[in-house]
Amino acid sequence: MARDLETALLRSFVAAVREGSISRAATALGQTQPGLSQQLRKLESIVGRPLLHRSSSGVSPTRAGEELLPYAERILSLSAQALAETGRALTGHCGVGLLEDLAASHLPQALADLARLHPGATLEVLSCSNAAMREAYDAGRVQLVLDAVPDIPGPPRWTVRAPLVWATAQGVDVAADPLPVVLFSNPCSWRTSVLDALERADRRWQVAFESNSLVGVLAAVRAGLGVAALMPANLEPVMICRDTAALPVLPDVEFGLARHPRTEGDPLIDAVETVLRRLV
Amino acid sequence: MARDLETALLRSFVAAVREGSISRAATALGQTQPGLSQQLRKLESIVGRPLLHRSSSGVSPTRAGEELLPYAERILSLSAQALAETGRALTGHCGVGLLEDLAASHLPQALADLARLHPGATLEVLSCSNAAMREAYDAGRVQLVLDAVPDIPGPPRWTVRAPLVWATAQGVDVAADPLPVVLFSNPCSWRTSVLDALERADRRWQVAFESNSLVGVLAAVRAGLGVAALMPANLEPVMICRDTAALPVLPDVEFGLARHPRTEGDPLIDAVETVLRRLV
DNA sequence: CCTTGCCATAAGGATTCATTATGCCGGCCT
DNA sequence: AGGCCGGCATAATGAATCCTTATGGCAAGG
Repeated sequence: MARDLETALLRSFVAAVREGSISRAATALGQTQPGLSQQLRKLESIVGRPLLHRSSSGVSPTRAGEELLPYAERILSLSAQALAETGRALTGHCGVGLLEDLAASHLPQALADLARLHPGATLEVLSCSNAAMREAYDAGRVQLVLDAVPDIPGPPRWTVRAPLVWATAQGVDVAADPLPVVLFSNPCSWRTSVLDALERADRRWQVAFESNSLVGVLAAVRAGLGVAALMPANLEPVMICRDTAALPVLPDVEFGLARHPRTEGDPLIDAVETVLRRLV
Repeated sequence: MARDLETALLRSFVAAVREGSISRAATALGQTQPGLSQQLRKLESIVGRPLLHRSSSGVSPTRAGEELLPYAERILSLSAQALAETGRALTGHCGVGLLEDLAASHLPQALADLARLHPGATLEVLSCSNAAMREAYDAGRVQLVLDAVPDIPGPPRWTVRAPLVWATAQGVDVAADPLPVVLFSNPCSWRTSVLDALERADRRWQVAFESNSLVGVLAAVRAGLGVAALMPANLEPVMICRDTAALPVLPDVEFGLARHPRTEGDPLIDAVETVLRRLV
């Protein structure tokens, strides 16, 4: 039966056509001119047709050569693609728990981009109460949780500090005594540190509004009910309090990533962790 | 740089996956089991991933192997297609002149079928007067002319005899004296031989109708204006005169093919000539 | 426990491949 | 018109590859 079209021969053929010369193609491929000449003759014997017109000014493809060229390029392209991609696509499932502030950021979009690169993988982003998150983590339904360090359900693999800013609406008297504050109602680990900062500054405060969702907190701040300590990425610029003397400096919030112990060595979880680490 | 995915190795891989066994794949490919084993190891070293789970009951593809398999099959398929088709597609242009009787036959359809197999080729079928055909032939616009031998514009490369039959309508008195005949008005080389046949049979005749087109002649015959000598393939069965004693036996018409001298070695013209020769 | 079937490795011989050396040819420049 | 240059082809040779045979290990089944 007919022999194979060997990829090495096709590569030599494509190079000869491109360079218009066996000598130049040999140079380009790091071989000798007689070696290329022999390869091309071998290819012609396999195909059973002359593929190149040869002259003292070089080579040009025959009609059969022109017909073979697209095949050759396609085969070489598939070969390269197969080499580049085989065994490198991620598969499996990953549940990611994110603090709602983070869920409102660009992180989910970045995770969606990752998912698009690896169609065999599924990513799920959860944002719920600490108690529910801990339960999902313990049950293995989420493998990664990114939250303030005291709230994560396992030891942090790494931590990252992020700034908080006071958020307020136009017209709110930030020097009011006591200071009306808007808080997350869920146990929120940075709530304690924010209130401690107020107390260290001898600012008396009162709870003006509580909500268990970022949307609710933002709505209350927009309505002028009080001030809140939030991440700047989640705020419209006008909501950021510019009066740096009126309110105490806020401590950074320290985020940490908890990774479920049974995911060691899972390349998908590795990739997701890498994305989270880069983008927080 | 990464080495090529050699088609021989891919073929071994595909066979091993299909057979579920390196030993059986080796047998199928006409090689030895250690040889196949080494080829597969070589492929794995090129790809940089294990491609097969090996056990004492045979092999199965790993996930990387499953990812490579479609590439391998595609590459091998393209290779086979390239081998089968390179240098075998016809291109160019061919003008074919046909006697109208032949143009009304299945020949044009056969030529259309040929054109479909070779999209790079164009075929043009002409059917016009002998004078116009000769002019087109001399000018190189038609390369092949199939007509009665005396009418072709060059020496015939081959000839073929075809029978003629008397065509008549129901109710026409074929013993009438003189016999009304319907004729082609263009110089028609078999017109002379037909009239000669009538005269040798001592049958007097008169021209009842002349036309320069087959459609006109057929219409006149259908209308009962007279009889005509035509090829049976162009007639409805009821038009063929069954009264074999009433009219003289018609001589065969001898068709010949003229091929323009400058088309020697043209594979498209060769192919068209082959079709014409096979189907007349 | 033995047999069978399968894969892997080692060793060796045959084949292939790419090199170097060299020749031939056509085009260009002097 | 002759010489030079660039290009392709062939011959010879040595190195590398490849496929074989021989053989071993392992697991499953009888």
